[in-house]
Amino acid sequence: MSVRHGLLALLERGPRYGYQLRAEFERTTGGTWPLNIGQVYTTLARLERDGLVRALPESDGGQRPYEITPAGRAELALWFASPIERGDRPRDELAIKLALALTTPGVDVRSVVQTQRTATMRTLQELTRLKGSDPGGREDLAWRLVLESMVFQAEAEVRWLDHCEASLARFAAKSTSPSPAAGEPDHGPQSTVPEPEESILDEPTETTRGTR
Amino acid sequence: MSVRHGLLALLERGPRYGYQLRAEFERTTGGTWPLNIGQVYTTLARLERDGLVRALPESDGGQRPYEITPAGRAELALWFASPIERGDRPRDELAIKLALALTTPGVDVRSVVQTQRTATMRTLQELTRLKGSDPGGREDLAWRLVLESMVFQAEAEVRWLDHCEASLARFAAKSTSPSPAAGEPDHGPQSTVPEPEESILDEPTETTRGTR
DNA sequence: CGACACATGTAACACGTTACATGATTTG
DNA sequence: CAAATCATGTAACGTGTTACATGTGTCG
Repeated sequence: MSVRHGLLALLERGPRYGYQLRAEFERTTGGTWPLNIGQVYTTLARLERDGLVRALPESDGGQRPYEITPAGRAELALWFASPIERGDRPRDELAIKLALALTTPGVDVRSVVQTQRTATMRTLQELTRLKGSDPGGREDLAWRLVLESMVFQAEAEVRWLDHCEASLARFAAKSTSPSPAAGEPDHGPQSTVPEPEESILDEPTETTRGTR
Repeated sequence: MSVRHGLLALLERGPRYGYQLRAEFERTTGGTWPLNIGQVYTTLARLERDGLVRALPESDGGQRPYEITPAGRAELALWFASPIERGDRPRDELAIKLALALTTPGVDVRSVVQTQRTATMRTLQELTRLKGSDPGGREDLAWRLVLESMVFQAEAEVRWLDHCEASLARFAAKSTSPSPAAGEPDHGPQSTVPEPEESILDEPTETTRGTR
């Protein structure tokens, strides 16, 4: 719902038409997130259908501006007032990938981790490079924060990858013979067996963090 | 593309049918990400259409298992071998929200930040609570890492929010009194989550890794 | 029997992306 | 004039979600 609400927020500043909205959206995020123009129009159509915006008469230049309605303002206020919940976010593809890599035969998890780490570090360098020219205007503040958001996320990813590597090493050290024989090709029909495996005690290491 | 490749990875272990795939997917991620069953079937249909999986004869119980094809194995290997690029990920709704809040009239950015911070901290506590029961099996390793991935992301988010608040304060101070105060107290009102404000790029020891 | 878990599917919709078609205006 | 930019839209597809329809098997 980010684009939907984003357009609504831009219309709160005053009537805008499609092309203008895209330009303004990309400008406040510093061009980091290019916005598809087709989606602007379809989203505007849906917003109008839902009564959150209203089309204004077409101007001479062929522009078709929209304005926000009271219902739209209410919706926008609600968006700003309520936090974004964890469940609303998409699945993290990287986490899925690593979790599945762990139990997929013939996959070198360590190299998956390393490959990702290299790529993310490259991204990180690119981001810090972008952060170079940086005056202190209010609009620049916006896209600088957006950039830094990506930096923080990327840094967290690298830390997590390092943590994964450490966990993998610890696990490998614990099971001296990596003999669990990967997946069992066996499986009678209709057995969704939970497959209860051995449970080794895990010594609590530095994994107790930031809960306060 | 996460579900598509996820199912492919599960099928690499051996033939599975739809229901089994969902159960297995949710199990390896610890039920953190419930997988819609309808999507499993449509995704399987698309995978079959693309020649990455092949349907096996229906068993007695009415199950319709699929097996991975060589093309599917190739695709999967490619997935594991290539990093997930930044551009492939969706726009961060929170960053958009804050960037737009900055230039939208009548929006109290500080309270938006605070609301989100509270919500994320609650999520963080919930996550660490979930991490309680934790044996050291290989499958448990997977979902523990998934959980910790979310923890790392949430921590990064809180740090970023604190950083935003500090930036806002700095900006407000600059606007009200045009004379830039040189030595301002760096951090915002509260920093419950420790860890660096500095980028890990500043630490030369870390950056030299992984570039093989 | 009836409720529930298992199992497969379809339909409809929201959102996002890419590509294409169509004009108007500006500019080299 | 030709090309680029501005501006609006449509079509098709992928992905994800929700809801519904349809069966079978099991168990109290």
